Amino acid sequence: MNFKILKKSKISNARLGFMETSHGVVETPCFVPVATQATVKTLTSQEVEQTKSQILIANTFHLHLKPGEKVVEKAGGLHTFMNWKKPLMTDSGGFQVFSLGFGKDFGIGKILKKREIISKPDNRRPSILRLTDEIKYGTQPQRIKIMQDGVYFNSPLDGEKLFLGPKESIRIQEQLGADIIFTFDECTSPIANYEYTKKSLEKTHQWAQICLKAKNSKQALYGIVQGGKFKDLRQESAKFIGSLPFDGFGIGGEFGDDKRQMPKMLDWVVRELPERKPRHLLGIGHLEDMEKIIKSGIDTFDCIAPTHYARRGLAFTSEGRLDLKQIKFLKKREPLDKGCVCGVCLIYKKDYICHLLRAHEITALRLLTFHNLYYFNNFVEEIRAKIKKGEI
RNA sequence: GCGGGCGUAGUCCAGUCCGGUCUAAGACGCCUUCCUGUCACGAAGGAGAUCAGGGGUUCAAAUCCCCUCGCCCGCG
Repeated sequence: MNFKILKKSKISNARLGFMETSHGVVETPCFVPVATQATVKTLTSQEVEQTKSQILIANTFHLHLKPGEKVVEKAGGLHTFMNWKKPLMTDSGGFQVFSLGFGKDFGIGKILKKREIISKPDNRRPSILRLTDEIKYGTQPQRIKIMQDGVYFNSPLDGEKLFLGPKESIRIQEQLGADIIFTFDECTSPIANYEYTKKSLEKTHQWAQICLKAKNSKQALYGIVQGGKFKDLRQESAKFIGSLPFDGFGIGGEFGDDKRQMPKMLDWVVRELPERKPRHLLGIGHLEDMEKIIKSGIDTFDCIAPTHYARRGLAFTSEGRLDLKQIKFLKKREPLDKGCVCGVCLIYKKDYICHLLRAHEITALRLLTFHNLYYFNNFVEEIRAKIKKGEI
């Protein structure tokens, strides 16, 4: 893979570039839609192309379980298997160490913002997470076991013990055959304490080196920076991972209790990473985050928001998130977004999509997924234009 | 007209036989919040009921009795 920087902003760390892969070029900054199980849920690959999507990210853990990397390899690799001719990434399974582990135990995601609400004494709502909850070094999640050389999962399919470590992840990712692959890491939880995060980081760093050695393909391998909300750990991680001969860098993990701290944390990391290599921010990318993270120097980023929320009946628009399930939209004979020229907004109206949602018709989810993806991609396209004009 | 059945939130319905634990349960729908390297159809809260109406029995009635109204079925 070849990464070229076309322009660097004079007023921020934003940059304009393109990544050349054997499956075509990705203009950056770029939003990466999530195709966990080798599909952007509800859409065909051709439809995804029509949403201005340039590259997708699939998941090693999920594809290993179903259908298994051998099936994909025999089909000729992920691109052929899912009939997607543009570039692809695969996530390593490192996020599942968190999401199926402590994430499940405490019912939390990688960005914490509920803590203040949950901890209110008058809040009678029973919650799994308490203000005092903290993950200390030495504790293990209930459902999985994090060992020195990898992680034991219980297969959600048949409960069978399943081991995934750096070598296994790279082997699977090689068989899947995406253009860009990631090192196997442990995504730490926002409630992990300093010692836990530090020890976890050491392991993630070891795994990164193992991944580097294990790789035996021409795929681009990104090393992942961890370190949680702790400045010295983030810097240490960025320095260490940045010093290794990766083709690019992923920035993973949590960003504290307050999302507003995220740009600051990204700055800690980006400053330590090699200028000429691409940076991917893992799993972050709500519309309100985009300009900030791009200004911090992020080139690509993936997020489930447009597709996930589409299946919850939500549309992203210039007026904010709209819950199209609400009965009031049955009376709105207008497109999801006034200014949107996506294939859905040109021909479908809110009343119809509202009706489909209320009738539990899956076409509603398809239409919203299409619109949301287009909206996100178009949003980033506009940011690219702003960088070009020197406005960002 | 006669005989039988039924009437409980917007909808479907549990509870009625054997009255008290019913300040009436559930499902769907509605409203709110939440869901950032995924989890199609999710999570958590909330609002909503003169138990058809009236009378009676009883310490106590959605529940038992009587009348009225409405709906359904059968017979004429």
